[in-house]
Amino acid sequence: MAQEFHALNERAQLLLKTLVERYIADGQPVGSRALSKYSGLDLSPASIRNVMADLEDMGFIASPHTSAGRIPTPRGYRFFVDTLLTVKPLDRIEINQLEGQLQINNTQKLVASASHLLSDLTRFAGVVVTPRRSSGFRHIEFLKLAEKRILLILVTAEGDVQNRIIQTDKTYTPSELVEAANILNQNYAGCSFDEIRRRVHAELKQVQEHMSQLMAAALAAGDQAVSESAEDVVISGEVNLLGIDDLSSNMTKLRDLFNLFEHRSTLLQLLDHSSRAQGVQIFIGGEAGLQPLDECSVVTAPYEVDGKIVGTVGVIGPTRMAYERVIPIVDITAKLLSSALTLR
Amino acid sequence: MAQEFHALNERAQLLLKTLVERYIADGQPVGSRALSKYSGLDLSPASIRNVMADLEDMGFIASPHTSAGRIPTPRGYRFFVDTLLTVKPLDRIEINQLEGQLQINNTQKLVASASHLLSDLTRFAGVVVTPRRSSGFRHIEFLKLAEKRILLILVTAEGDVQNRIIQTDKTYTPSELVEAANILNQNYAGCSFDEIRRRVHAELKQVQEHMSQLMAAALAAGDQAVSESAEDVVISGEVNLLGIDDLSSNMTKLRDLFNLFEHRSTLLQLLDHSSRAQGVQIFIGGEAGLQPLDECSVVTAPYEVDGKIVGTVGVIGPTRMAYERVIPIVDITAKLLSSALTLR
DNA sequence: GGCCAGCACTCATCGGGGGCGAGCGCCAAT
DNA sequence: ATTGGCGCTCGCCCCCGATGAGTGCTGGCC
Repeated sequence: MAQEFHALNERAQLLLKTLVERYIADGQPVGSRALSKYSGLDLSPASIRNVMADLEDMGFIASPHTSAGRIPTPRGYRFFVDTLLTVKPLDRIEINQLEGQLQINNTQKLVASASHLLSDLTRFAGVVVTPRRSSGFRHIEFLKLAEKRILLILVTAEGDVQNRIIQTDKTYTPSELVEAANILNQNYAGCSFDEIRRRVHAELKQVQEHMSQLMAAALAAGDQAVSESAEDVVISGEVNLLGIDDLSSNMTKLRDLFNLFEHRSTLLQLLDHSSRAQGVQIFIGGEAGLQPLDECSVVTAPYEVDGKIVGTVGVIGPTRMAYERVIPIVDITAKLLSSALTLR
Repeated sequence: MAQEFHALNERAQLLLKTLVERYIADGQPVGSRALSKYSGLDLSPASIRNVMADLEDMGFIASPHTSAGRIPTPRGYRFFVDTLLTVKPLDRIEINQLEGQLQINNTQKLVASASHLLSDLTRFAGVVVTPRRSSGFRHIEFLKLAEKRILLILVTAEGDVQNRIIQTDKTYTPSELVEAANILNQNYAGCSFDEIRRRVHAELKQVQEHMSQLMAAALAAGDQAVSESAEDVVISGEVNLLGIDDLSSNMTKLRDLFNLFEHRSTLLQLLDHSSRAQGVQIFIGGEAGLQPLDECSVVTAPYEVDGKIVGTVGVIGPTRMAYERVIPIVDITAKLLSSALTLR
């Protein structure tokens, strides 16, 4: 009818934009009167009602009940962020401030502080998927803790340190441990553990029996250490979401949401999606396919090391969030994290 | 009057006990009728009302409003747990099951799994204060990551591994790094960093300039690593508290509570209190002096290594919790943790 | 054809009032 | 000392009517 081809003319777009903005700002359904006041257009509420009716027909807005104003539907939000939204990038000064907040002691702390950064700045929940790591190692070392208890220290190719305790059948002397470490360090540094396993079998047939036992234990532990620390997601600032009345009105939903946070693997799947594409991605409401998130949006951006995407940062907050603020924050955080990781 | 000297005769105690038990069981104020039915005594509601009035006078119970039953006051709970409560210890089989749940890869994981254990078993929040560690080291190592970026690996006396990256002014050769590490390992293993600092100054005046720079950096980093990892509190299962209606009715209180969880230092102070005494300790309501906890109880027990208390485990839940279940769980967890740590 | 003032209509929200029921305190009787 | 009985107090729930925000529609104007 009025809006042919389901296309929005300029006026309708402007009205939708101000409607979404106003709703995001104060959380109340916005009516025709408010819209006529704030749109900048010189239209009476009555005319605006016509446009609103069209927008409702097209599924961009809806009214929670008969005599309330309209609120954006997920589709309305989608259109808003895709074509209506104007983000103002952060300025240099702010960026520099942020950069100072990132701890670069080691990867764990770096990731944790990035997550905190996100949650502090947005006052929502911050999430960071820990960087994928190569399976090789840079340095390995055995340290005798007690009889038959050996501490394995493993420095990954990325310069992170893993450690675990190995229970052995036999007792090893310190020098045997050093020797074993030397063999591994000199011949196999940089290789994956699978590869090492194959080559040790092939090349070191002559190695003493008890030595190869130690090797096997080390390799198994190494495998496990690598696989355990595979990919994880670090969340912080969940508390912030308790204050959001959009979410905390439904106690059960809120609990579902927090349960989701404990379910790392599900979250991981969602966030990994985002690491396929470049740049900031936004999941609105149930778009992610997870019920607990149906009143939430997830804003994500991948981060990279040496040009390769290795993980994802993101923010989880209510669908009614200030996207124009959150988007640049997530964007910048991803970039800062990238450069902090590339540095090492 | 009836109850002289503020002492409770047997009947009053029995009634108080069943009242608390019933209230804990179903969360409703319990009235005289219910009490007459469940106490086992053959008394009419009217007689019971007399006793209840006395109990109220003495501050053990109170009614939330005129025509509701009575609920225990903090003082009532206190008396209940101190003298009325009968805990049934867990049996061997259960303990063995629990023991299997504790990961003993390394201290961090051990502590984390203890915390999970507590929250899973009680369905409340589990807390563990990480073990105090001596400030000495067992082994130290430098690894060159890049020009002027050195990875410091530090094995504590307890066999835990700390690591951090040192930015240096000068470039060091791998052999210089090995040499530096050797000096430290051979001469100073087991000493505190303060002590090392003094002795290095005194004994190694002749050490080359750039070498002592490296030493200083290492010592500073070591100090920092030790102090950073000083004492921390690991919380898990906060989500469980969302389901407790005693707590989640007051949204603001709930938020305060969760904010407290983020405020590690405050929690630490509370939990450290507990590590003064032996055995299980219980803080009821505001006894800890923290408003956010006024509807909560904290059940704690210290754990030890070689007979010395090094930390605390605990459970935070609503005051209306099944103490007879929680207490042995906390107790056992502390003991399991003690032995798991002593093992290493 | 676009715009708009006016009007009837809907419906969530809020405050007040009445019935209900749980539980208590008191008292007189045993 | 114990107990049945009685009156009383409140919290809870439901109903109701007033209020007000916001809509859809209509008819007239440019």
